[in-house]
Amino acid sequence: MKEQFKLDNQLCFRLYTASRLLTQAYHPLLSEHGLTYPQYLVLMVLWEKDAQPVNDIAKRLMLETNTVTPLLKRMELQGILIRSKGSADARQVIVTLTEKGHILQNLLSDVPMKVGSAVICKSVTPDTVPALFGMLDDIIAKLDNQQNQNED
Amino acid sequence: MKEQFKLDNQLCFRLYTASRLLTQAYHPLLSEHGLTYPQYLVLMVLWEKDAQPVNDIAKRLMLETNTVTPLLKRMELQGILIRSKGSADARQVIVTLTEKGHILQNLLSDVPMKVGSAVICKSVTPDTVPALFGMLDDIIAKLDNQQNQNED
DNA sequence: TCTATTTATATCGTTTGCGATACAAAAGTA
DNA sequence: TACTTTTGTATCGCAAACGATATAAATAGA
Repeated sequence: MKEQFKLDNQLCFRLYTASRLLTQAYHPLLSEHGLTYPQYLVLMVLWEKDAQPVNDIAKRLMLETNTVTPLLKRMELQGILIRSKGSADARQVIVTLTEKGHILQNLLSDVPMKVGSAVICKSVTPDTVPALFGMLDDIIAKLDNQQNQNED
Repeated sequence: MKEQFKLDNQLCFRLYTASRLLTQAYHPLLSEHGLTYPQYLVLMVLWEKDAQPVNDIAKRLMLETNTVTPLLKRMELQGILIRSKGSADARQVIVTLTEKGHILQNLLSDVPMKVGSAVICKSVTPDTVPALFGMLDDIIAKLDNQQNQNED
């Protein structure tokens, strides 16, 4: 059996598993406030800059609008944000945080620390994290470029 | 705004994005044969060792049986594998590859190389991949341990 | 100006992923 | 043996993801 075919040699399986398990680590901290991890990502984007069109949020998260639109609708139902027609461009839908959406930033202030401490281990420390971030960023940039090229 | 809250400082978002984009890189190669990435993972498990109970496949992929069961049913419908009652333990369902499932190993033999070459970049090379694997494996092991402890 | 194309969102259908729960077979216990 | 607990799978419901497609508004071109 070819070595390349072994699960243990697959980068994608590691990323897939690490991503799932780390997302699960967020779950108890977020579900306490009725949130999912992708919803938490949307909140982080809007905390950085409020009142963004759907497209900007999708681009920031590198997701498609057909993923983000239903997600935003669910968050609107929860009263976390408001979706309103853009005034300059009537096609756009501008997403704005409500009071509840802003308050969540305080309620969730300990989440990054708690999850961060859960992943610290022998080979992943404040010293090595920058190298890990660099590799993941490079992978993401490479794959993103290739996708954009295929679209032309 | 707290630095910890910035999307750019989040490990989980990087893993989540890298995992999604890399899975998308598999898509054209797999859909050609009617497969999805999780189905490809199941195949890799069964190519390593055929005729395994559902539980062993789920454990190997670190997924729950309620995820794996429907996945296996779809693959059975496609004629890739067979689910049969275990003889020793009647609760078990043993999953066995069909001829088609074995043939797929040859049809997909160039997938690892193609996807592998798609992620090679400045900071991710044959020299640095072992370090990356080590860090991801440590993160996975740490999170897996914490989950198992919470269950007791 | 009128039409063609692009852009911003949304809808639809399918597959995952997972928490909660159900259920039957096996194992343990009194 | 009768009863309890554990184990292996499965069902259900919901929230992502995403390919394919639709729709209206804006833009470009003739």
